[in-house]
Amino acid sequence: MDACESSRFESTARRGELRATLPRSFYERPTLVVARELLGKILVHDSAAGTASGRIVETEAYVGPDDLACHASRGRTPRTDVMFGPPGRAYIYFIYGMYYCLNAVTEGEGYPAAVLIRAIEPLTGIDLMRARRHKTRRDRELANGPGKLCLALSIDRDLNRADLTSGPLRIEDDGSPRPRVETSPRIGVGYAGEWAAKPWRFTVKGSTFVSKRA
DNA sequence: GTCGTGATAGCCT
DNA sequence: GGCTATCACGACG
Repeated sequence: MDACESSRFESTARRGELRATLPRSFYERPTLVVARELLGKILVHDSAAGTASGRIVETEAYVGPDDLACHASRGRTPRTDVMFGPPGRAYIYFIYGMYYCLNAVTEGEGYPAAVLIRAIEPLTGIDLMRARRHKTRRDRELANGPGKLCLALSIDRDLNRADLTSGPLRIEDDGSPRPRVETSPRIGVGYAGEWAAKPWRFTVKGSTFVSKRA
C-alpha cells in the first residue's frame, strides 16, 4: 500500500467511526441553516430490495407560513400537517400526478417549515438505482432531481411522516468536510411573488449531480 | 446540448 | 376546474 492509498484508507476508517445519523437537534434550527448544512450529508434508504444511498448535493428551503412558496402558507391541512409537527420527520408529497418529493421537517414544533432534498450523488446500491431508473442512460441522471431521487431510492407516500433520525429512511453524517455552497432562486415557484426570487436553493459548488446549472 | 409538450392525479379555490 | 416544489421524449443542431 503506497502513501496515498494508506492516507485514503485512514480517511475512510476515520469517516466510518464518525458516521452517525443526524439527531433531531440538527433539524430544530433555522431552515436556511439546515438547508445549507444538509449538503454533503448522506441520504440512506433500507428497502426490502436492499440499501441505497447518496450524498445530498442540492436542497431548497421552504420557510414557514409567510413564504408563499411553502405549501404550509395555505394553512394546516391533512397534506401539510406533518410540517407543523416535530422536526426531523419526512414530508413527502405527490406532485404532477406522477412523482414524489422528499422534505425534511425543520424548526420547532408548531412552526411549519421544511427542506426539499432535490438531488443526490449516488454512493451505494447503484445497481439497485439503475434497475429502478432503467430509462436513464447516465449515472449522473439517476437522482439529479426531486422526483428522480424518490424513484431511485424507492421513496413514496408510505414514508410520509417517517422519522429521519432513526429507521429505514435516514440522513447520516460521514464526517466528510463541508462542501462549498452556491445559492440560487428556487425552481418552479414563479407563482410566489416576491418570495420566488429569494436565493433559497443551495447546491454543492462544482457538482455534476445537481438538477440544473445555476 | 436546448426547447416545447404531454402525462397524470391530488389538492384547494 | 385550474394548478402543480416534475420528468421523459422528440425535434433540432
